[in-house]
Amino acid sequence: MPVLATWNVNSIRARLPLVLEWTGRVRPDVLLFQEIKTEASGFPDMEFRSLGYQSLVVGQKSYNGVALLSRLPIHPVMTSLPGDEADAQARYIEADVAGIRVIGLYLPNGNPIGAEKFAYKLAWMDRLIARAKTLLAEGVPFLMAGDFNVIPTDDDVYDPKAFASDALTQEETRRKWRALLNLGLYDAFSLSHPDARRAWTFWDYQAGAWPRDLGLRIDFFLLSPRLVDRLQDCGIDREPRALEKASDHTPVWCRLEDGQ
DNA sequence: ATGGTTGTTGGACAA
Repeated sequence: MPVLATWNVNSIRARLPLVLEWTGRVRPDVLLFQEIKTEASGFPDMEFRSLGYQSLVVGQKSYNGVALLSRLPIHPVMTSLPGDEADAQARYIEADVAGIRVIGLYLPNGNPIGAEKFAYKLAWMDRLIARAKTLLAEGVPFLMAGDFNVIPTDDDVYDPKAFASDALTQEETRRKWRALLNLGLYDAFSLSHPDARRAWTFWDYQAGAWPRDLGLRIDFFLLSPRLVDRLQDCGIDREPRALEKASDHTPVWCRLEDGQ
C-alpha cells in the first residue's frame, strides 16, 4: 500500500527543518517536491538519505526545480517534458518506482494573461497532454502529481470574481485541463471526497489568507485508469501550513493498493 | 487598498 505525496515547498533550503520533520513522521514511500529553487548541487540529499530516501533532482538556480524522493529504488525516465528542446525551465520529472510511472510537475503559473508567460503555460499544457496520450497508448500505469497552477472550477477558489483575470481560471486554461482529464485521467482527491468543499491546497502569504481560510485547490494527483482501480484514499494535510516558516502550499497525499 | 508577503538575492522578479 504505497503512499505518495506532493508538496510545493517554495524553496527546499528555506523549508528544510519543517519538511524533514513532516517526512520523518509521515514517511511516504514517494515524495514529489516542486519549487525547490536550487540546482541539484544545492539539494540536501544527505538529510533525506538519513531518513531512508533516494533522490532524483531536476534543479534550477533561484526558480522552479522539482525533485522525486523515494524509499524504493528510482528508475529515471525523463528530466524534462518533451516537445520543446529550447525549454530550459526545471518543471518536470518522470521515473519508474515500484512498477508505477511517477511524474512530478510544476506547471507554469502563466500570469499575466495575454503575454508570453500565458502562451508558455498553454503550450506547456499541450505538451503535457501529448505526453499523457503517449503513456496511455503504451499502456503504462502512471500518475501525474504536483502544482498544476490550474483552478479547474469556481468551486476550487475562495472568490472566483477576485480571480476572473488570473491565468489559473481562464477558460483556455480550464479547457486544456479538461482535455487532459478527458483522455481518461482521474483527480484522486475528487474521487475519494466527492462532496468536499473548500479543500484548498494553497493559501497566499498575503492579506491573512491562511487565518481567513481563503485558498485555492491547485495541487493534484491525476491517475491513469489502471491506477484508479488501486486508489484507496487521497487527502490534503493542512497541518504544515499552520507552522512558522510554512510554505504557501500544503502536502497532498495518495494511498494505492499494492500492485501485482 | 494598482495593496498585501515570502524567497532568492543583494535589485528586481516571481508567485
